[in-house]
Amino acid sequence: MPVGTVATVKGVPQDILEDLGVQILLGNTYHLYLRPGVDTVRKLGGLHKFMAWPRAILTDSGGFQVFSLSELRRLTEEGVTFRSHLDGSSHFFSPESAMAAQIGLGGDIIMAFDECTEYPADRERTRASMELTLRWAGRSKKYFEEHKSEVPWNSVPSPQFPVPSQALFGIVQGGTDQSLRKESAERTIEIGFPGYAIGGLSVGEPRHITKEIVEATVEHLPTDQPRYLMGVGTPEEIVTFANLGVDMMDCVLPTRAARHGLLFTSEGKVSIKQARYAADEGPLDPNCPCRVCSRYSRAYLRHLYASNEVLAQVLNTIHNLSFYLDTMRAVRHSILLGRGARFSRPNP
RNA sequence: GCACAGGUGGGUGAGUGGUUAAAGCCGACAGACUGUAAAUCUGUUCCUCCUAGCGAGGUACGGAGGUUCGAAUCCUCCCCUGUGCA
Repeated sequence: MPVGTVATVKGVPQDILEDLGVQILLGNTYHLYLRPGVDTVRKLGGLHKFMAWPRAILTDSGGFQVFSLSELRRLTEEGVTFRSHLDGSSHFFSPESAMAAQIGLGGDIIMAFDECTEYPADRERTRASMELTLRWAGRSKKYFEEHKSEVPWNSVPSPQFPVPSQALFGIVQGGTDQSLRKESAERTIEIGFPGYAIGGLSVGEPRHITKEIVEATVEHLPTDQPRYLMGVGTPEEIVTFANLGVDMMDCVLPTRAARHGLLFTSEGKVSIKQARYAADEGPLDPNCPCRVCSRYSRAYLRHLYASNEVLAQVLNTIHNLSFYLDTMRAVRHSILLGRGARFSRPNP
């Protein structure tokens, strides 16, 4: 799932995202609440219509901002007070208000309001954070069940989601403690959601721990419901996690890295800003069928980057997303063939 | 020809007697980026040597000389650039 925090996947128009085969996008409640505002989006017919995106949307609850904006927030049992990173103004988020905002935005999948536990955190702190997330999960579900019919849905239904089909996913926390992960998973399942996310990872922990915790968490989640690993990963990692049983992932890495000149290819990472590509006539990735690789040279992409041209960001992002989406298509194909998740891709 | 202003490292531009191999910015080079406060951030950027260090030596602020314990900074002459006046 490409990340489109403020109702845009930075640098790439929606029609191209459709061409790339993107099925679902992420949006962020916190950012859209601040600007343009939930009411504005609601009045304009919801997020799908507002951003002209007919396919699925998942909105994150703002739970990650509890972590990433830690210097700008104050946390209590009731909720979190943020100081806006835009203008410093103060805003209160609770499970209830985060649900109200997400229902107002009108995404297809919305997320429970959680506390993304920081790394490192000791067991006591991790448990307290997990318990808070569990209480907030209960409150999120309660509010959602009572108010989901208020969805102001008048946007274009998608083939995958033909009717207003908002689903609230729970989020498992528990830091890097396997027993807490197990407990968090079981108690989140007890509350009951149509899908479950693994949160609190990719927050600075060593990557082998990420994998261990995913492994230790996934096994406690229902196999007949979506399992969503939040915030990962590299192309290699998403294959690994798919193999562990993860169904959905999102990550800013392909888009952010692209804007910073780091491109993922079948031959590994390419830092297109490097001088070695200045006269390189070849395609970025000779095995990639995307519109960037089939049209432009490495030398041109490097030139665009060095010249600080916006087209560099656009093309780089298109390629990285294309590479990620191809990777996941290959994984799905491989799974359908009964071979498990594989990184190998069909010949172009 | 005269009068002002000025010549600093790849560029621009601070610095006007001593922690100055010389700020900052740009450029160049390298690295980071994982539920987006990110078109961002970090490091390196005269040469040589080593025990690789807030190490040793060398060279450097248009040129040549001078003053001084010490000069990019002060003095003399010369060269060059810009502006104005002839």
